[in-house]
Amino acid sequence: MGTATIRDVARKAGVSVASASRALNGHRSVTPATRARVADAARALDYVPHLGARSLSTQRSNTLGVVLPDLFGEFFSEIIRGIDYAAHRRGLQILLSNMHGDAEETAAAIRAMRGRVDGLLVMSPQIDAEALANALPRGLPTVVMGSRVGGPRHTSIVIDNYEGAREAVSHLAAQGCRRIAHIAGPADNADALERTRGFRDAAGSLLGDAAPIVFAGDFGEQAGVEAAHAIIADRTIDGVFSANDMMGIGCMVTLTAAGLDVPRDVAIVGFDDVPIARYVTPALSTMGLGIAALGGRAVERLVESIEQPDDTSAGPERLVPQLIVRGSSRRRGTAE
Amino acid sequence: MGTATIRDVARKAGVSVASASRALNGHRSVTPATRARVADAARALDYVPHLGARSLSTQRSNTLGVVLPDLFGEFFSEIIRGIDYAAHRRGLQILLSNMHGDAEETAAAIRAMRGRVDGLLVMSPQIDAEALANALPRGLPTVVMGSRVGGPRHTSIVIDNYEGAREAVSHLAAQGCRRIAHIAGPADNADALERTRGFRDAAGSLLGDAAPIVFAGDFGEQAGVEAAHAIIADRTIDGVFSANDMMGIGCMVTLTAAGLDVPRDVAIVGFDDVPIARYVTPALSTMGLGIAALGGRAVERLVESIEQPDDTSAGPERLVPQLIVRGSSRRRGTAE
DNA sequence: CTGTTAGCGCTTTCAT
DNA sequence: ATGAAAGCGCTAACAG
Repeated sequence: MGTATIRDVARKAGVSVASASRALNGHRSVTPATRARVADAARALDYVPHLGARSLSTQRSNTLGVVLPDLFGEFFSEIIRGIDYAAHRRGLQILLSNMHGDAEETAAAIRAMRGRVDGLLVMSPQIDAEALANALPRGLPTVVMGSRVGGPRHTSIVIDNYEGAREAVSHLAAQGCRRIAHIAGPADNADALERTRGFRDAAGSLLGDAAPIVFAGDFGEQAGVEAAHAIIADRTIDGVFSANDMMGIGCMVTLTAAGLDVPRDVAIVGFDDVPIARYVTPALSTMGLGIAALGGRAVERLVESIEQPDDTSAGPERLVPQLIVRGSSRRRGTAE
Repeated sequence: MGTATIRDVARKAGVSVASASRALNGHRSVTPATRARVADAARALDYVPHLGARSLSTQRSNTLGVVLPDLFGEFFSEIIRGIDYAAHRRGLQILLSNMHGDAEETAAAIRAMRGRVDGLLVMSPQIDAEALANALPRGLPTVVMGSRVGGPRHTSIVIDNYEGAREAVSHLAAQGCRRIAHIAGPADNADALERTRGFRDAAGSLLGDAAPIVFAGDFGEQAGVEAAHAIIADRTIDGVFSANDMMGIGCMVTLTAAGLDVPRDVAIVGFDDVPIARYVTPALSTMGLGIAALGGRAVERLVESIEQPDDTSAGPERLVPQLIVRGSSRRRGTAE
């Protein structure tokens, strides 16, 4: 039946449920004889422990809750891969909630994890940090990727989008770009806003461009395509810093199709280093986050936090994106 | 504290836990007055129901267990996306177990879902169908993607890899390829074996090639690179059917880098239609599965099976991959 | 070493 | 309409 309970096992083995439980869980204080009889009974009944019941009793679920926003495929799979791998090697399961909606829905998703997880991994760039902090269960160990949150059991890993953006622009300038445009991300996305801010500052200080060109975007490929049309019409832009890779790719493809040469006519740098970036022609230069590594690191911190309930130290961790130079922006024989 | 229980709420509202429960769950037999008092108490205490406890009591977790093999990123994210989307709109959560190991580990992962999920979604190509069938919990509604399994509560969605392979080869032949090679997948992967079988049969019947060339592979990009070297050395091969897209891409890139023209010198068709296929140059022709759709369909069937415990009908469902012609194999002005 | 007894937090008869 | 009590399946004191 597959539905045998520990009581059935105990009965069949002729012992109490307590002994059965001990035997099954490998407690030392069980006579080899009983242990064997319980094991036999369990096997005979095809017994599988009911983990839900066990968690209720032990206050431990060996499960990590993961709440992610509606991510683009590449980014999503990478971060999940990192999380999953790290969790898996620690014998932890993943309860996943991918968000397609607003802040309220996110809050609901977080609540729905109550009593089913030992800790929470949240990534929610579009929700403002304060709303997020309020939605987080007070007592539950949580690691937020993206926004910076504080609180007793809550910590965060933040990406230094501002610095990354500055470095991207600086690289383009070093490649000889004199007029650099930016394709921005969603207006309600914290990461995107920081990247845009970094761009503006860098364009100002490096190129003396007080009012640099910024195209609106939404992280989707199509936004890059549209920016490309504007760039083609403009004829003066010779560099593009895109707030993420997909828009950069859309832009590059369109530029190339129109007969422009990337990087000679227009050099392009993206952000994220999604796997696709390496496969387009030319390969896309980008600010690499080590997405999978980020997910894995988040799990590590979460596990630490779960295992040391009193350790209140551990401030936010800062991740600085690394410039990865590829064909889309390499004009001179830059080694890397 | 975020740790208030229903008892706390009941006490604060001055009612019994039973009434609190009824009020919280919107049962009709509760006086508006009590309902309000309970609601107030809950809000004041920041009460969040403990879903683990609720499932134990109701025998319902509103959670779907998902067990996947170690998939390549693109494929993985697509299938999860499909599953997640379908589950999400039904208010179901996903308990994820990504497998990195062998059959025994897969069986363990499946067992670990006991008592935490209402149904199981399993994809496990490398494990043989029989072992898989044995590992599945008897009573739990399950949908297997890939292998064909039977049993009372178990059903499956299978991909017609054989037909897909035949169609790919047929297309290459129609494009004028006379000597078509195949890059095979892992020897322990059921899907891969079927694709290879389809290739052999088609090569035999369409080209009269009794001993067609088959390169060993493992679904990784590098295997495609190696096959490409052999193809370059061979000088007679003018068509390639790769058992998946990534190997096809690795092959194509290497061929192109060596100065060969794809599709003129060598035409290539892959399998899966991962998102990257559209972004390489030329874009990769492939046998499209509608990966996300597959995941979504699997959820649908699983939900049906969960909600109709007695409906034993529903045999395996067959999915036929569709040929998607792109630049890597279009030699003549084929419309599509 | 083993059995008895309480729970974990919630839902649900069964009375009242 | 409400409360008392039983129970979901398991673990963990506490005695013996």
